[in-house]
Amino acid sequence: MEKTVVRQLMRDTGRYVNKEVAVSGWIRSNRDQKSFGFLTLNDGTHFNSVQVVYERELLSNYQEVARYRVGSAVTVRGILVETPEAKQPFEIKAREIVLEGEAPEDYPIQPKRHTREFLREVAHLRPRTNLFSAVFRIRSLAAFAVHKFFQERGFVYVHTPIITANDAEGAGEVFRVTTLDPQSPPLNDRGEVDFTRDFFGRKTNLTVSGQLEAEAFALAFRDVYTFGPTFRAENSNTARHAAEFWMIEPEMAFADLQDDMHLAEAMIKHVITYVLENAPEEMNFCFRFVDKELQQRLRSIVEQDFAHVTYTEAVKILQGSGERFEYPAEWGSDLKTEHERYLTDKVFQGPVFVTDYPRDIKAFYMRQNDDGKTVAAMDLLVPGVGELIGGSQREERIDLLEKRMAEVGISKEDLWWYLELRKYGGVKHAGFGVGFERLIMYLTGVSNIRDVIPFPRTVNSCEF
RNA sequence: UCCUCGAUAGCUCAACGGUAGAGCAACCGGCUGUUAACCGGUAGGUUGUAGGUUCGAAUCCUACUCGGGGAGCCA
Repeated sequence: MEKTVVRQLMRDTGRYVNKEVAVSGWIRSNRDQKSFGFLTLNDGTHFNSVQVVYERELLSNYQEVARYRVGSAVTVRGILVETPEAKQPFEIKAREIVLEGEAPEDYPIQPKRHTREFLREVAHLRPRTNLFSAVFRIRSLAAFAVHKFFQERGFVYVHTPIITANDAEGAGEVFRVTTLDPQSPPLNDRGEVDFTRDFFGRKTNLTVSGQLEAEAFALAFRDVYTFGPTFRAENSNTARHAAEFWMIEPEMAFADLQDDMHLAEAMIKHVITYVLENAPEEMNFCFRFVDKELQQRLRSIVEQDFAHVTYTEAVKILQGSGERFEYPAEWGSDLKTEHERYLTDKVFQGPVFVTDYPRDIKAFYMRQNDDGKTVAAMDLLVPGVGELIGGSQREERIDLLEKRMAEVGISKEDLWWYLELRKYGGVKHAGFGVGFERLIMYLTGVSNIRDVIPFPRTVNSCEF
């Protein structure tokens, strides 16, 4: 008979009541008694599992079924019956249970609470747990929601290069890409590694941002976005950093910093709303078992307007707060984690855009403000995660851009094409970058980035 | 990279100078509706690695590896 999946049974139970169904899945728990027993079966198509009842007198292999361990794969054929009195809406009374794949007794996932640290060591098996089943389905839906948001607004999806020769942006340490023999690389006259003999004829690395290339496409398509993997070789060991992560980078021509912030706010709200509507079981699990305040927090994000404050005002608020910070806030220095937390948790109690940072602590491409001291930059700070979005209006005035590049030591030759975007029909434009994993952390309440990436890559860790 | 805490049975932890213990999982048995099932029993450990102190080290000291929390950098 034709197999069905649990998602169909859950969504359209009425069609299957008192009829024979066949499902295949993995055993989450098995409780046998003298003449009957219960399997909890999860087939991956729905967050919830189905309960299978098996009886000695109906199954020829009752003895074997009673010993099927957690983690084993089976196919069950039986009658779907409603169980209005019980925890689950329906169950399957088995007529036949076939073992598809045995799980030996050393299967590491037990029907009990495990620590996240342990489950990271078995990252190939952890998607079979409730938490990771929820997190990774939410991740999938959130990715789709991102595309839906931009596509519905006419943004063009650009695949910016993964391998690039551009490491001048200053976004972080890069991973070198090379085919040279590390034991004996070719050397030039000065005894240095001769990268002109490397695969691309020059020094190359994995991308740390698709922004510069996205700007080129924005100045052709007007509204574009990238969404892809990004690599940073920073030796940072925190719950919020990974060496490989996914970044969303929209870029809009004929747009200023205000347009940029409107877009960012609308995007965050859209993704939250979409996931709440399309992953109710998964989100409810997060509300109940991951973070008790998550539901309230997400609801207030969707309903409220995000707060805005300039960097200069923020520093004044921090200085006048009476709060004792480890490092006092000072104009000209970047906000510390403790400052960001105070702003999001105490002052604004929600997401806040901090704008117009001192130009010396921001990237060279950000548009200089008329005060000569600040740039048209914005960071979106959110409770729990910190910096979720960083963006800016880009410097479109070629003379100011060249001057700034000279000041910070970036050669005009390397970024000749970036400068030509200003030379030929350059217009004001703006964009931002969102750390996709940080968005997932924010959505789920999961506090470590390693637990929202299927197989995380961090310093000293590249298993799987 | 810095500060700090930790690493003991498959998992979560206890023992804190005198030679290793519990709960869960596993295995065997019992139980006519369980759903973190329950009840009884069995088995399971050169205490992260390498040195050192000591009559004696899971316990004290040093280094290293890995992990948690915090910081810096950022998304």
